[in-house]
Amino acid sequence: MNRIEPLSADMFDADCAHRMPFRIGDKWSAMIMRCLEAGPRRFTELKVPLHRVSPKVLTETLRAMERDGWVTRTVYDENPPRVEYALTALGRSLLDPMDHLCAWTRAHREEILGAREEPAGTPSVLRGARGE
Amino acid sequence: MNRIEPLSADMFDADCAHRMPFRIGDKWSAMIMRCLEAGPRRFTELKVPLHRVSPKVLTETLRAMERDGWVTRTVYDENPPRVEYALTALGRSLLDPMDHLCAWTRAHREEILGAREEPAGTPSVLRGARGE
DNA sequence: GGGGCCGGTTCCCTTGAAGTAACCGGCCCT
DNA sequence: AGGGCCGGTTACTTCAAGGGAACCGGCCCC
Repeated sequence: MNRIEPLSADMFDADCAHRMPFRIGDKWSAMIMRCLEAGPRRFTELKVPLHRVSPKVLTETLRAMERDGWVTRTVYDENPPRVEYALTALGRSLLDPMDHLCAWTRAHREEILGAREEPAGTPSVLRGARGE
Repeated sequence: MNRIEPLSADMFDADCAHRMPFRIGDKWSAMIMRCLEAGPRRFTELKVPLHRVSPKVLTETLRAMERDGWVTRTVYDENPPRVEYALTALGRSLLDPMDHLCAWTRAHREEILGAREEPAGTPSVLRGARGE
């Protein structure tokens, strides 16, 4: 088995992840999927890029993903304990629509950010249309 | 302007909309987008397929979508008042990734529903791996 | 025996999204 | 004068997701 790159701590900065108007599963699922994209990861390994996730929430999320058939949980009977999470085929197939979402977000980034910056009181279009 | 089909009251049954593991914007945004796909709609018209939405939430959602540049709100100065909501080009471009999501959901429907039905206590895979 | 690593669990609290119910103003019609 | 249509608004409540802090058991090492 060839070496797998460690996950970078700033994998999810306030960019693609933040303010993305989409959501896959719950708050952390999409990020976890990206973490598992390159290969199986263990619990503590996942905590690195997911700075702000508490172990409770991470467990909950992983359990939900397991229940939905997106990931597998493999316990190795070693010491200290080792648990690995990996994408299933179903989970992996989900990366495809996710990529489309990311592509859309990347393509319309400026437009999205711009829309929110417009002068607060931008009036709704109003038309006198009596004789329409 | 040619006639536009009225929205069916059972447009969103417990199928594509319900239990879909994706979310576009907030709870109702994706459904609203589908409602606007064929052309502009007015407030009361939107309420028909969105059975359970309260006027408050519908207003909130539409305002948020307007703020994000997904829809326009056009007030016609008539009586009784008429307000029409329509997709912007940006909003319309969002339908494309949404279609991918829907296609994925349709393709993996059985698999998704199946995963949750498995015997509750399905054990995690466990491997003795001392000599790995 | 004290501390650390690992993969969690438990309890409690906060937050924000969403739901419920009631009401509103303008104008038309009867 | 009363009622209805339209597109909302306002105030109150509910509920689940998420976050924080603390603790746990097993085994190893010092």
